[in-house]
Amino acid sequence: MPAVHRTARERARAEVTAAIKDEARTQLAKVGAEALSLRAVARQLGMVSSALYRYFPCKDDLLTALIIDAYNSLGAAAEAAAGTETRPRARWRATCHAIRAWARANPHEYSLIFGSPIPGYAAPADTITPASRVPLALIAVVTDAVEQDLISSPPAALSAELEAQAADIATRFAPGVPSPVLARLFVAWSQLFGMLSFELTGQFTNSLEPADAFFGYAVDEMAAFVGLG
Amino acid sequence: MPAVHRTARERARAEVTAAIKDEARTQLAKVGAEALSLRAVARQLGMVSSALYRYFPCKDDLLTALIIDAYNSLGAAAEAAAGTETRPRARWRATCHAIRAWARANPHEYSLIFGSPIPGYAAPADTITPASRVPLALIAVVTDAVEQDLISSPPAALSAELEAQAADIATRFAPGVPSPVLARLFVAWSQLFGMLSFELTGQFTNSLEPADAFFGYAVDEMAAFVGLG
DNA sequence: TGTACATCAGTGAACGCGCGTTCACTGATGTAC
DNA sequence: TGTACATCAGTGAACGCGCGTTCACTGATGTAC
Repeated sequence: MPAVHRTARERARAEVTAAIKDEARTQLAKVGAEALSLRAVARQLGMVSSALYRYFPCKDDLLTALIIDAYNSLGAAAEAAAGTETRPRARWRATCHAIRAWARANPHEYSLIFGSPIPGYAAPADTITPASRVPLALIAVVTDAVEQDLISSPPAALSAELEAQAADIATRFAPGVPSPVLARLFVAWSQLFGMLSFELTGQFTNSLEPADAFFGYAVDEMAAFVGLG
Repeated sequence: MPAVHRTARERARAEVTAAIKDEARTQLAKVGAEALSLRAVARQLGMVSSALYRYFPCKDDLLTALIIDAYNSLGAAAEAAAGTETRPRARWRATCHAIRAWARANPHEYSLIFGSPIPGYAAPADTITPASRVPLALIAVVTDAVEQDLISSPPAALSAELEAQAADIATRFAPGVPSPVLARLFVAWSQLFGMLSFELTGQFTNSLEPADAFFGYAVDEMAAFVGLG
């Protein structure tokens, strides 16, 4: 619905909803997803806790909204970065660095979506589409590289099971991309997030910190590994 | 202290301490680290909650004990697997697969040490040694391979910062290992745990699941990437 | 344009709950002589 | 070997706390005629 046609009530509703989510994100940063408290959020906003129930029927719905927002925010950052470059390797680099920048700027949202699963919370189906934006952005880099013939010839063949899985993924999301390239892309994808998780949870303390140099190196090596020109 | 010389009291103390940790691990699996409750643990053990304070002065100390145990359990599994093989690539494979097996068998302990940081909890220094067992086990595979000349010649040079960091790590933990090999090992290390985190948090659902084939593939590719013969 | 009614945001009290931690105690186990 | 004292595991009641959620309510905003 266009903003012009919204009633004051609708406008207020959108604003308060946003304010609740913002405050919840702030709380998240302080106490983590599990300890997120509706009462604390309401308190900060100067509302009474029961008022939140006009906006979110229960705590899990608020969490779901935060998760979806986080995936979308990260996905948008990745897509935007991928759009700033044309050559495959430069696009890969830009996308990976944008993802890292987002993760470092929003560590608690990162851990909300990539950290420990919240016990008793089951992510609903609405999170699937936002969650796939980053993988799809990375796949797009490869797909475009294949179309422009800017990718080196596929490496060795895959096992039968992996070949079948990769071929299925290619059919659905990456038409034209050879299975071995796709398999390597998935290796690189998990490498990327492995590094980010390690950096954010402090596993690099006393070794590779600050991790900028290592991150840049790994991103380039993975681009070469995938075959991006 | 040898078990023979322990008094009944000391024996009982060790047993109850172990029982508390076991029950806490069970709770962990159900409700997660953040929601771990001393009262619930005591209840399950048929004790009164205040009795736990004879064993752990506060909740954080119990959490620390669980974290140390988890790191040691994982570290021991990795070291044992590395000891079953002699050729570098076979050792690498065995170690990686043992780490995965441990992670899948103990998903909540995995997420305790590699998942979201627990807000308000600061890991004390006693966790550092247990936490470094896995990285050291992986480094040992490479160090031994270098000694036996079973590693291919180092790839391209590193940036100045990364070279300095890698050289420093080599001096402290991996004498004789060329910096580029060490840098690639760290890439492989984060790749390994990135995959495990993705598998355990369900990011491979609808694509690479079951992840056995992909895991085996990635492990082999990373062994080649590091240069293990 | 004005009025009557419906919708909905926000209030404030209350529900039942479980939590971590403290404290004075009882009774069993260990130690010194 | 027996006794007196010290140590320590475990009890049970209590502390103060914050939580998610429900419910009947008030008053403002929106809608139909």
